[in-house]
Amino acid sequence: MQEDRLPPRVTIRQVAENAGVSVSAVSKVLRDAYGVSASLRARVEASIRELNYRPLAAARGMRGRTYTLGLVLPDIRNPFFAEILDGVASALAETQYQVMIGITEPAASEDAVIEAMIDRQVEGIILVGTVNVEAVVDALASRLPLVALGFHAPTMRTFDTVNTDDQLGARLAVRHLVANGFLATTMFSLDRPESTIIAQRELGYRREMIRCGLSEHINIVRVGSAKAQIVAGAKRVLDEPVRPRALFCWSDLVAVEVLSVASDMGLTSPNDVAIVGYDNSPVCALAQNGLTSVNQPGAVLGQSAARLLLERVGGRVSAQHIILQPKLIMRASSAAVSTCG
Amino acid sequence: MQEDRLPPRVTIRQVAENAGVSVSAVSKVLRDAYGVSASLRARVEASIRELNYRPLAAARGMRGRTYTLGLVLPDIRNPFFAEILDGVASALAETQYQVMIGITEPAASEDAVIEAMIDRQVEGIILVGTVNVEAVVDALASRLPLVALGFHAPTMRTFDTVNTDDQLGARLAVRHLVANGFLATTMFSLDRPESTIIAQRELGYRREMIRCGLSEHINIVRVGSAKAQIVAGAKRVLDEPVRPRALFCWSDLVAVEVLSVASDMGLTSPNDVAIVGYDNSPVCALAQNGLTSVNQPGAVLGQSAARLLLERVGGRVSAQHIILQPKLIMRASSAAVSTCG
DNA sequence: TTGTAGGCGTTATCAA
DNA sequence: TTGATAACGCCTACAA
Repeated sequence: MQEDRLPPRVTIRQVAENAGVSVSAVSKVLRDAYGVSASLRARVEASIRELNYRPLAAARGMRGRTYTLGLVLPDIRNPFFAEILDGVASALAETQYQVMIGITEPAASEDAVIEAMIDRQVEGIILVGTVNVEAVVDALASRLPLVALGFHAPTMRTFDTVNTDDQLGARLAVRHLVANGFLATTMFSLDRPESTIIAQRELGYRREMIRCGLSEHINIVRVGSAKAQIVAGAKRVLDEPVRPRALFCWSDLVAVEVLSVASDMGLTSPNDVAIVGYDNSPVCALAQNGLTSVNQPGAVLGQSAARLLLERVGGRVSAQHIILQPKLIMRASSAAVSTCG
Repeated sequence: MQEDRLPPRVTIRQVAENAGVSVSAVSKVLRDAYGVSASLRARVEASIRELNYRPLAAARGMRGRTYTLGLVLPDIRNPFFAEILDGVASALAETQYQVMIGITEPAASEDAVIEAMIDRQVEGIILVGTVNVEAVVDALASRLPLVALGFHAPTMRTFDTVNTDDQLGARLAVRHLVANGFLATTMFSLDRPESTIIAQRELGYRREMIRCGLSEHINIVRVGSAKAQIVAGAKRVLDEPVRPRALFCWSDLVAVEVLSVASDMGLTSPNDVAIVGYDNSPVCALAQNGLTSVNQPGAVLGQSAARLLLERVGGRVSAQHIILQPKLIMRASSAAVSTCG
């Protein structure tokens, strides 16, 4: 530690002395509390500016407030999460709240990140794509205000959820592929049984395939999220004796890998295999990908989650479960082909 | 606030009572301080486990220690920063330290993020790709231990730096292009004059072009980091009366956009225009990109920065400036073409 | 409307 | 080797 060599921090006491008022007066101004005259407020604010005073978070924490909210993200590499972060940050911009970001992959476990945040007294927490089950999230929600984003739990009362309609997203993808003549669609899914998101997308895929009279073509391939697994899985699927006519991928990151593997195998999209991704991330629009994808309004999701969390921190105890609508964005990778079947 | 409905936190006092020892004894065990007998330590540790005690960060902060380090990242969308984060996290995994992540784009200014971290008493800070100038970083470093990653300041004594040799990286790119017969290389650079990284890359580009006797082909196009600007810039460059034979892009994110624009214009790489990126991010390896790129060891950079910061927090005051070597990873986008000139 | 005083949980000094 | 206790900066009853 070399704290002693640093300029000591300006305290509320010095602000008060400098302004010729009491400490509590300054505190009230800081917290917008009742019973402060305009002239006193002006004097205090001038003093704060003059001394460049900033409240110490730890001292506030000792009294219960930290003005900090936690945002737990699973994977910094997926640009979809960047949009969520943007949404959260924009919703908090007008408030006194700061967001504390925690990334769970690959160095830290989600639980460790959450506990570290609780140690730092975040006043509430947004869990994005949690790997925990309902009961665990429920227990956590009893400890502090909580919003789960990307986690379907419509019956839970202890926390709020924000999602897109993942079942519908999958249905849109299948419907689109069928409309363009691609009947034998395989779903390239994620090997994480506890994900309610994935479960909903798989359900939507199955249901829409059945609705279209394509039950005999239903085929779900579940693969882990590591790059090597994705590549191996893609090779396997594209090498099958009867190659699927289309692939519906649970994420754009998977879809672009599939495009790459297909290209390496001398296959082109959509001529040899049509491809649809999920998230509509920036890579989809690149000409070399031209990837049809299910769009999720990431920024709106993040904004909504932050708004709900602020409400909960403010005292709301009833649950809210928001479901936004996904939208299919069509591009070349699934365009109708004249000679398809 | 609904704190009052929550189970009150286990304090060090309860741990002490439960173990039948004094508060200071527990504190000493927690901090690995001198003068603790093995038996006392054992009793305390058992009590801690039994009550599931965790120290409150705010209370520690009141006494000066927070065991928290700040990591300021400019842009969550660039996967290169994810590698840095991995490196930092892995270097801190063995320690008591937690990393507090702050993202500056687009919602918050870098200064605001830094101040928020100081309010929370981070014991040190890693600045990645700061937009501040030397004097500002210097002033900040006088307030707390600081390591700048992606910022060339070899003469500064108040903080450490960790970089790759960006001048060399650019030279490698040019040398490779020239060796493969691409002589008229334009550099697609970033419109941010204060970036020492960019300055070094531009310098390397210039010097190597001169060394190869290609001074008359030197051409640097500077474009902002927004997608629209990149696309417009790429169109402009590729539409020039005499199109450059190759493009050296300051970042992979720019390079893949350039590939996209080229494709839209009916140009292919490397036949019509060779392309080299920077960072060797995961997108480079995709077959549809096949992007030659300058590799930076992101995880090692992050690890080194974290190690240096821990040393500074531990009391080191002399400066260290680490420079790692970049490496060119060759792929299709700059492969030699028989009919080139 | 303004001021006083006590306490939040931890660390570190000093005494036993 | 252990334990008692005074801070740290802020918030908030309560008093004036």
